[in-house]
Amino acid sequence: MEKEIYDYLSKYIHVTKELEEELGKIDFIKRFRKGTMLLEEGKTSNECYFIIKGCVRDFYLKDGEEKTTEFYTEEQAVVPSAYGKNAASEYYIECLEDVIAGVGTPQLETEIYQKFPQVESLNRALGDAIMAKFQDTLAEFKMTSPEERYLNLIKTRPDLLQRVPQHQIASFLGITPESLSRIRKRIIKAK
Amino acid sequence: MEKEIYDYLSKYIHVTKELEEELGKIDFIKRFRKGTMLLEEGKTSNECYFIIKGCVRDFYLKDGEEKTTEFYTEEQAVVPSAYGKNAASEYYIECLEDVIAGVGTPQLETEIYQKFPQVESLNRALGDAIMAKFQDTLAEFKMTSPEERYLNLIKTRPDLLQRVPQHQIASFLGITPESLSRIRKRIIKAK
DNA sequence: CTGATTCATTGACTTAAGTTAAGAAACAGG
DNA sequence: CCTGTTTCTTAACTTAAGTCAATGAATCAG
Repeated sequence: MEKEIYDYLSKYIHVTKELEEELGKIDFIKRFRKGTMLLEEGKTSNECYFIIKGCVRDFYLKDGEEKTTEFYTEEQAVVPSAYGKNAASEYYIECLEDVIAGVGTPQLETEIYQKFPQVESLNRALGDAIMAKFQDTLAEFKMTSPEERYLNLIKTRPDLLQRVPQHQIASFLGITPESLSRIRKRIIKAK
Repeated sequence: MEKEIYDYLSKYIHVTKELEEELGKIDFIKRFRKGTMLLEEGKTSNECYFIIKGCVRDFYLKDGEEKTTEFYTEEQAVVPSAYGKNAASEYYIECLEDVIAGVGTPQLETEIYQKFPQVESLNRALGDAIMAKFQDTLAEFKMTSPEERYLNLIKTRPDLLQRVPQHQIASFLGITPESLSRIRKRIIKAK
């Protein structure tokens, strides 16, 4: 099951025999059942995840309502804001499907980085890319209507619409389930 | 004028004599006149900025309209998404006031980090903090109404309302200038 | 299999944002 | 000081999102 990690790393760096062996030695691949909370509000976080298979979401509880703010699927990294910080998390992280993921801890990271500095460089570069994507997403949010955001989602992450309940998509788009339902109707009619 | 940089760094790390001298040697403080474009759409970016004095904004051009997505003021870092990446910028960065800023380049960063690794660690930590803030801001955007966002802005960055044109605040909040004007009226009436 | 819950849709209604247009106020440059 | 521009506000109107309530479909647990 480490194959996916190996494939992923290979896209960006040359995975040496030593690194491959090292990764094989460490037992950091875990499975989580659908419904598992990887993190809860108020708790601290000492784990980050690299999704090999499955789907995960972040959500806040606001006025008793669940507000979904992010979905993570195959080949995405889930790094809680509170990760390694001894700070209370403001949100939950829930497995929407059975999940297979690589699990990282600050200790494990330090260990790997010391032996394989190229992994740290890669991680930094990926972090920068994630940051740039956040900035883009925020800009998109400020500049577009809910309908445009939904159309954009269809283009960029069509898989989500198949595997995630619609009311969670709605709050991910920042609207109510009723509004999303009407937007879908409007789009179908327009075609 | 390096004093501000020194004061800022001191908040987070011990600034040794050597580091202080080194910073004094390098001439990386620059001034920019109000109206200067620090970066334009389509251009690449080899500079990042640390604002010592003044105010700067990011904006996109969409359908001929300027869409302001971020403001930066004293003690904030402006790191274009395209910084050091040889990629074309999707947005502009403009000085809204006369600006005094520390200017960083990838070369200068490498140089400093080699001599003073603690600066690199600090930078990484600050990067993480900025990332967490982005995530928060995006979540806030999805969960709140324009009016709530405006009220929140009054609390968190009251200075902006004094130094920045209102129509730029409006697009920063993701709404039209007319809407913001009405929101303000509503709030005043409610008091 | 069945009753209960969750989910998506729809309708009626309210509220607020977008749009267009116009005018007043503030500001900048010559 | 005057003039043209930018900025902000207001109004009338349109459009769409929020809210509340009801219904049917799908899903889940016992």
